[in-house]
Amino acid sequence: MKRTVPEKPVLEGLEAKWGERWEADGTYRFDRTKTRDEIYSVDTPPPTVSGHLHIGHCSSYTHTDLIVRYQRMRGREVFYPMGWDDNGLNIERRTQINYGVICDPSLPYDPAFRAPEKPPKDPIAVSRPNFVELCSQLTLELEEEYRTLWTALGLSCDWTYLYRTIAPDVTQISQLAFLRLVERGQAFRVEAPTLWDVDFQTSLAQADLEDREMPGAYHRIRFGDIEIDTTRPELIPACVALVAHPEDERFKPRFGTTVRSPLFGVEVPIVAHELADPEKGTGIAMICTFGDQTDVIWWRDLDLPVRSIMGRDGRLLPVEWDHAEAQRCYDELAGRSAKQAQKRIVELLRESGDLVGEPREITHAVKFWENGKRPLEIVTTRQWFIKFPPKDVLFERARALNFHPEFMQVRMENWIEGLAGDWNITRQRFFGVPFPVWYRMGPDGEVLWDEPIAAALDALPVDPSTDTPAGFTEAQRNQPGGFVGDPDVMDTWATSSMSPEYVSGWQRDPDLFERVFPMDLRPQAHDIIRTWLFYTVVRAEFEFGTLPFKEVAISGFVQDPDRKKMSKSAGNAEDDPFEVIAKNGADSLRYWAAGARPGRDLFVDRNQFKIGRRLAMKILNASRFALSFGEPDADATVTEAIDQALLASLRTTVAEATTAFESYDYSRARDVTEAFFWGFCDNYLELVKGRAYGNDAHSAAATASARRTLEVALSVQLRLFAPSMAYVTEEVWSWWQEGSIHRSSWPTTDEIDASGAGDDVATLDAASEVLAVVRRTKTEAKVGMRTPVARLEVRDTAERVAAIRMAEADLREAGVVTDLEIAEGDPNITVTLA
RNA sequence: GGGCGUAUAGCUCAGUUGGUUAGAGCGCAGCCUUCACACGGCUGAGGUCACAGGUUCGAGUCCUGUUACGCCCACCA
Repeated sequence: MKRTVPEKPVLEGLEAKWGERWEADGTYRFDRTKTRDEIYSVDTPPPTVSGHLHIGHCSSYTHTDLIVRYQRMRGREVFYPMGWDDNGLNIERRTQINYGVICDPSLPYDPAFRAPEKPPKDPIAVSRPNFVELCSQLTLELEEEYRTLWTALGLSCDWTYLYRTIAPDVTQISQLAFLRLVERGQAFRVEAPTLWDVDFQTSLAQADLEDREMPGAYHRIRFGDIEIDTTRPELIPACVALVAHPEDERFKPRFGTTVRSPLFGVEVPIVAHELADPEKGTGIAMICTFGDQTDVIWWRDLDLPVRSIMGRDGRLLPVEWDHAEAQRCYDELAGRSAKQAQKRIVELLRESGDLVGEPREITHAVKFWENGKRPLEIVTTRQWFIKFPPKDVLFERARALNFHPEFMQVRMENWIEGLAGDWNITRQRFFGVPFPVWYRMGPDGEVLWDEPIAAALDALPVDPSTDTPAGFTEAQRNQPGGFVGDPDVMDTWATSSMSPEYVSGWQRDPDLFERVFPMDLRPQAHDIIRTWLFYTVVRAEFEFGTLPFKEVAISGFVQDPDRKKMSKSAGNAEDDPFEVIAKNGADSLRYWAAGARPGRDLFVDRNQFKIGRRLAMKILNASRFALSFGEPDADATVTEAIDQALLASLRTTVAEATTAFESYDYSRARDVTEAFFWGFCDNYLELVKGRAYGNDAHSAAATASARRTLEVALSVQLRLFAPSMAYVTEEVWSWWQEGSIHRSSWPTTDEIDASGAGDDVATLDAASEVLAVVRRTKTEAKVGMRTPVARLEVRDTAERVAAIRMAEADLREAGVVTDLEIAEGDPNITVTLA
């Protein structure tokens, strides 16, 4: 191919130019005629569509793209779809604000409803289907921006496989998988103590929780002659027993007896359980229904009754007591929040003399929903649960996954160890995948929650709030003898845990499924090992008894330059990804991202953007230079020792970069490539430029050798850089090669051997060192590098002398040396300037 | 309470199974308008490898302990 090298290459505009070309040429289009062993499939994490993408997103998605581009060049046909995760609370919040609406599920669907231009002061109540429509509309707008950024960043996904978690086909798969679990008894609906957020009034799963250090206080309370410590005295009316360790001598005689609770006079048994810690508090604790998860365990194990006082809104429920004194006390608490009730009951206890001493302030960890404002409560509700496979099976699966980096695996094992109970997949929200289920209504209008009517599999997806179950008419909705729709939606993870099945075409495109599943790679961040990764493994176990993917590449977080954890919405305007790309080019952003070692956190570093930009410029200029000497003749071979040495060094670099990429260490691959490249520019190019020009001092064969070497070295280096510097390498490739560099083959050591590489690098190293001394002398003399050297004397060992002599002509020209003498002797270099 | 990770130059980090005098980039200082690149290039200064022991001919690297920071998990009365 004829070389067309621009006079003044620039970075500006490369993103637009190549973005369009790649899309038009289908460069990253998946070829689905390939078979499973030829394919590399990626279970891309669909970013949550909730606002703006910040530079942290760019980092982790670039990491995946680096691996993907390497695999593609290695000859694998890459299946790399992109998706948007639209489910969830974030988008509900934004919809409420953006359109000034609020969801009222009791309202009927209004097909004619349009959101007003400007959000009104008082939110308009709309039906769930209307609300979902608005959410969907908003996500479409946001997704446009997401796609624009991903394209500019140069993610090499195949956009024809784009999916949205709210779309009907994903909903269908989610509902189908759910009904299959129900059929096999792996999902079920049961009334049980459930983690509950009192502000959002939804139930939650264990994985949604986080600990927060909160101020609290120990209150010592008298139960007859026994004293207990509690941080939640307001739950005394919910107390059902006191518990101590079975071996605790202090309480052994009391097991089986009862005491009366203060204020309420309820007779509660004293029971034994090994979870009771003799070291904590007074050694004996009260069991309430329910104060925390330990209460649930005790209640279950010891078969205790329920005495429920906590309402779903976080306020104490009205309760009838069997005697007036208890009623009088409780009436002071009913209707109050937990916090207010605590304050009041402490006063009551003090008055009654049941409070021993004063409350002692402490700081302790309290369970919160990760998006919540108030501590969780545990209330008894009816929810859909998924039962987990046995832990030993889960451990086995976790250990069979290849984690990159490896140490992230223990996080999954830790999580499995700590699993308590089943997976609650029910959320009392609106924008999500509805349960494809209705319930019969009895003749008196009571809902028969234990008699679900499942949707027909071929009818999916369904929305039970608008669709009618088979055998009923819509007129029977909410009527005695009729039906009601399931009011809830699924946990967002219940849907996204089916991502490998969904993108692979499970139950939808058997041919595709055969080719890409189980998938090769799951890239994701470490914060969702306990959710997305874990749940995905669970779902594949249930459906197939296999892992959904082989490799898991964990990326770290991005933190602000001042080392604060980057918030989802914030971030300095200067670090806005669009700004960074506009200012420094997408390659500079990719370069920065490629510098993060797998699994480790990365800081936003504007300096790195500049360095990435400089590298991109250097690639343009050095390439232009290397291609400017003219093409080598067809029969030109690498004959000069220094050229052979360069290729020998390059061979090592190729081997290292390949090994690094094979173990998913894109940052090491980038580093060794970059290090080689700067040495190539600083030393090799300087040493051989005269010969490559074809100056008189050199033979035609020597010139041909240099030109051939430059061509080989450039081609190899561009391909090594291609995963990270996707745009600039493509630009240079187009000057002299056919097709996309991203569809070219990854360089191999065999390829370099075939081009005439030598066995050692001695000549290049020795010549570079001599040249460095010449430069230093000129610098110290404060003269330009073109200043001639009158005499250069090199004394070294026989071996080194031989090596340097091989590069004598190049050295003479690069150093502008008039008189060069190389001889054996004590190592020493003398430079005499003219 | 259990576990994982990190600690090397002012800053960000390399340092592969222990092997001469510890590396890079940024920043800093100085120099060079050099005919690929001033959106450059060259050169230089700069380190008690967190601390304390131990193994070894030899330790940034291996072992033990300590400290600090970050994170994960936990039944947190």
